[in-house]
Amino acid sequence: MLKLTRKVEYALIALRHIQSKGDENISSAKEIADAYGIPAQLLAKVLQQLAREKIIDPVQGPAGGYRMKKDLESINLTDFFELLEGPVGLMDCFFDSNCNQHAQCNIKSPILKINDSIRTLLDKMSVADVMK
Amino acid sequence: MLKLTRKVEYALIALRHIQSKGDENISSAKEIADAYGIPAQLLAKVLQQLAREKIIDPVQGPAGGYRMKKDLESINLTDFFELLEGPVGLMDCFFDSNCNQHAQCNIKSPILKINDSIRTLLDKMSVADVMK
DNA sequence: TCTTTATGGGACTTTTTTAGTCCTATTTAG
DNA sequence: CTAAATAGGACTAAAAAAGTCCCATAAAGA
Ligand code: FES
Ligand code: FES
Repeated sequence: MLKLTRKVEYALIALRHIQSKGDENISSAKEIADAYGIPAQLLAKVLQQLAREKIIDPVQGPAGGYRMKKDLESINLTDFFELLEGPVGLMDCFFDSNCNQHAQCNIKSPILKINDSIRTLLDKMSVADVMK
Repeated sequence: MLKLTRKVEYALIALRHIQSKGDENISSAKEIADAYGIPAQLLAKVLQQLAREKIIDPVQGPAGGYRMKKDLESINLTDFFELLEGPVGLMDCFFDSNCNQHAQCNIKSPILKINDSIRTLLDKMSVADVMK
């Protein structure tokens, strides 16, 4: 409950690693996986996703890998999480709205308040903030 | 990711219901389950847990049920969540510390910061706040 | 006193989500 | 040409969450 997924965790680890190597160097999925004990195939997918989202730039071929593309200051955590995991909300009701069974649910709007508070908090933090 | 569990959701629904009935009335698990379309057995367990935690008072026998015991103003959300679901943290590393595979993890302390922010937020809200 | 309806609670099963693997294609430096 | 990298679909395994089953105990009321 209220946990981050490994996907997000791996993405953050990788981004921090890539950033620490500087703009001139490029880091491969395998290199990062080995460095942190992350399953290589899984990390590969996460990096591919980050590349699709234009956060990192892929370089193919041997000696290939990824380098930073987007400024991490410009991505807030809500967007980052949603881009990796889809809609972020404490309950599914907020986006699905197929909550037929609880027609007279008495906590939807109250929970929405907590939800908004958390989103506001995450909105105010950038991915770069997490890496300071 | 970052979701509440149904257990918590059911607990909040039930507490709000019990509170709305006032101190003199008593609400049974079945009554609440029927009213909101919640599986009765499951709700029963949640209510039993709330009773063990002295949040509600059980009344046994026919015409039994539960009535409010603790003032909901006095329970903050962090405590409430943890009492139902155990430690709340974005990653297991914060309590387990058996994170052997990521010996050189580079995001532990940064994530801890987000975690603290969320906890602080939840600390400041009481269960009663959720029901306003 | 018996029956019925409630809570209490262990053990289990099912479902859903998350995590991880496998396999094949494409790109490209050397 | 080959080796090492990204790209990505399909699948399997593991873990977590949700729900069910079953029996025990309590007590109100006929
Ligand atoms: S359970 Fe869906 S709105 Fe409350
Ligand atoms: S993965 Fe456990 S501390 Fe980072």
